[in-house]
Amino acid sequence: MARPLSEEKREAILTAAVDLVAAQGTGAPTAKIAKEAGFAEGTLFTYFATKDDLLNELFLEIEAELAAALLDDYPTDGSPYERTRHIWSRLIDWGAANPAKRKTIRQLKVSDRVSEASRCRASGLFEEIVGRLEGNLAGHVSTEYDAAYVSAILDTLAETTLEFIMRYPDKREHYKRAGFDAFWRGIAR
Amino acid sequence: MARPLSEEKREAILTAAVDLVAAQGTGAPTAKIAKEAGFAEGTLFTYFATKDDLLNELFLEIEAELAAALLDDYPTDGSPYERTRHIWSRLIDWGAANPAKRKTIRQLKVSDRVSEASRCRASGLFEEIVGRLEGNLAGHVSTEYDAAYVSAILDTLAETTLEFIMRYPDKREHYKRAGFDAFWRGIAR
Amino acid sequence: MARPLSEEKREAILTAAVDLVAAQGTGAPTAKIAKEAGFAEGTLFTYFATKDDLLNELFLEIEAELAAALLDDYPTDGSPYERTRHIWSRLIDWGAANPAKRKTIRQLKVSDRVSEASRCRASGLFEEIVGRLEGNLAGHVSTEYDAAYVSAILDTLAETTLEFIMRYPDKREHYKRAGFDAFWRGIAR
Amino acid sequence: MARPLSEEKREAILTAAVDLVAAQGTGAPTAKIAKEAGFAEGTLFTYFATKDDLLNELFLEIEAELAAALLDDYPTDGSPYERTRHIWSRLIDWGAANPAKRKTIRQLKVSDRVSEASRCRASGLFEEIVGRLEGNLAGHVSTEYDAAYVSAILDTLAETTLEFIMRYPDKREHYKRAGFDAFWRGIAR
DNA sequence: GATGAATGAGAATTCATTCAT
DNA sequence: GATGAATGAATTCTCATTCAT
Repeated sequence: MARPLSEEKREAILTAAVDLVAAQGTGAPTAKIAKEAGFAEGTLFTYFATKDDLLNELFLEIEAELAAALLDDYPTDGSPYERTRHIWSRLIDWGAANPAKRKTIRQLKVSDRVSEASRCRASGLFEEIVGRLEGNLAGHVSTEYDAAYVSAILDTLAETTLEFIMRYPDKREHYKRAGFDAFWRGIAR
Repeated sequence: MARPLSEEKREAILTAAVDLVAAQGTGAPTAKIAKEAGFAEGTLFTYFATKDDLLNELFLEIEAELAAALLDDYPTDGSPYERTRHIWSRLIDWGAANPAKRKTIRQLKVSDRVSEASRCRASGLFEEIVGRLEGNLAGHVSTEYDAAYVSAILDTLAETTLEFIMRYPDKREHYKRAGFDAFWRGIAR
Repeated sequence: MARPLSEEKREAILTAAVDLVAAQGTGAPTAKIAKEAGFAEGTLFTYFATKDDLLNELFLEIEAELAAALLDDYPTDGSPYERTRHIWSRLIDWGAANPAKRKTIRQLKVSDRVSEASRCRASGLFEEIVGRLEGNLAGHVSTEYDAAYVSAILDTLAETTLEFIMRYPDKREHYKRAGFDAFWRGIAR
Repeated sequence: MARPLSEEKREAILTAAVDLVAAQGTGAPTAKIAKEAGFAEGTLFTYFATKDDLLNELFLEIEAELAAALLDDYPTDGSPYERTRHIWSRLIDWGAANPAKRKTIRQLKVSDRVSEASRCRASGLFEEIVGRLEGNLAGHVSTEYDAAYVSAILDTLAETTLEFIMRYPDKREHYKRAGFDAFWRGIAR
């Protein structure tokens, strides 16, 4: 059996970790995470051998969730513009709906506790998305931009756009559109 | 005065802090920072009352340096495009030349140890730049984009571009140009 | 429960604290206290959240023990003189038997680490004794002396008497009697 | 020259020490004491080789001042009762006028930083007073009480009385009289 | 499997003292 | 003689991890 322990409890710990890492960074104590999850300190270590393991799995879990969200309900039949917009839309919607997870990812991305291996695996999770993006943009993007760079730009513009959306929630649709416009025009041939 | 508090030593501590915070995050021990700077543990605290003070001052110091770098040698006579490009160019050059400082800023930006007050003061340091940017782009930018958002996009694109430059140093000029193009086209009317 | 917090261990820490605070004052290191109690440094803090908590609880614990000792085996049927003497006798006996606790109490009483709240609660522990003293002395004491002042005099004379007893153990009974005589005569109408 | 350094500055440091030791105990930092006295940290150590020296000299200085105060204006011609009362009166007056010094003495008396030697020398300062007390009381005191014990009782009753005077300043004369009455009657034959 | 007490290696400070200026 | 920066040992407290129950 791959995972004999209760998946439910494992998730409870990861959920608690999201909140605490978002608020306090990777320095958040395992004891607090365990308590927030409703467990005793020691229990955390039956689900994650070390704190670093927890942090790395947390990272991968959120990245996987995000990757899945981006492709959910993907309009295979849509135009390249529509398909690209769909990914952007999901990016913004998921980010707006999960501010703590976004904050946690930002913390983890700058932490040396997340291993190179984890970062690689996380990259892998987005391979399909990058591939689709590449396909969608084939006729639109300038030759200056390779797929990885385009993806990174999309991601970073979404991040910035989300910051403005969090600051001015009333202008959510405005920034969502403006952000995508900047992307679409920016990379255009 | 016996020995005056030397600005030189203060800078030595900040310099050591840059390296260690870049590598280990805000959790880097003050003892290590002091030792790296060539001082005894206690000496750090004659220059910075608390670790939080050190972190906040470090943040402001780097931000101030960056802000100054962006306007250095600013081509007042240039065209709006040239002036904007100049800021972009400085952003990329400073970033490429100071990877540890960039990493440190990223660490500090996600840390709750950097106070709201420090963040405000840091914002203030970029006011003039944002103002000039706004002036430069007056005739170019789409009405969708307010000055703050434009500045944030410029900054985030530079950050992303720098990541690619660090990864592929050979393609520095390529990415530098491509990144600016994306910006200039992206926000265009 | 894994291992329950044991009252026994808590007492061991308090006992160690008595010895060290008596000898070194409230500056006695928690590490030494823990080691003297037979524990690792950190263990102390699972029983007392902070050193101040330890000190305050130590204070209250000793005061409670003393208060209990004074009323132990109290001769309800005795004459007022006998009953008052009984309290004096207990005071002296407890003090002579517990020199370290006496020393510790003296240290704690002059320390600003013992809170006003703790002092109040300690006062409360002696309320019954003060009340009984007042009743016992009703027919004997001069109107000059209120109950609180009488109690304070009894206490301070006992303290002084104990110092002489410690210095000249052979004369214990002599000083014990002489001290009480001074009290009884001193406050007489 | 016995003391080549400025006596004035030495006194300034001792005065500052009184306030700080009264408030914070012997743990009061030398740096704070120096600053309160108007000097730099290091200057303190040209007047007192170590903190322990400062503490011991502080102790002796205050004890000497008190001893002198008790005999000031001593009524050589008065009756034994009057002469004894005079000492009591001085004790109370000095104590009421110098609460910080009293508090400091209490701190120092329980501190292991005041050496046995200092305690002996302090005792010596009161020898004359004890002698006079003995003479005064020759015809009055019960044989139960040796001179040292009588002196200690006088001192401790004064201390207790002063506490009540500080708490109820309106009743100063009442407690001052009542305290002495308790002493005088208490030790009487 | 769950619990949480026990552990001890750090971590940030503090502070008496020294000594270059 | 005065100054106060420099020092590093000592202190309180935290926390990941272990393991007896």
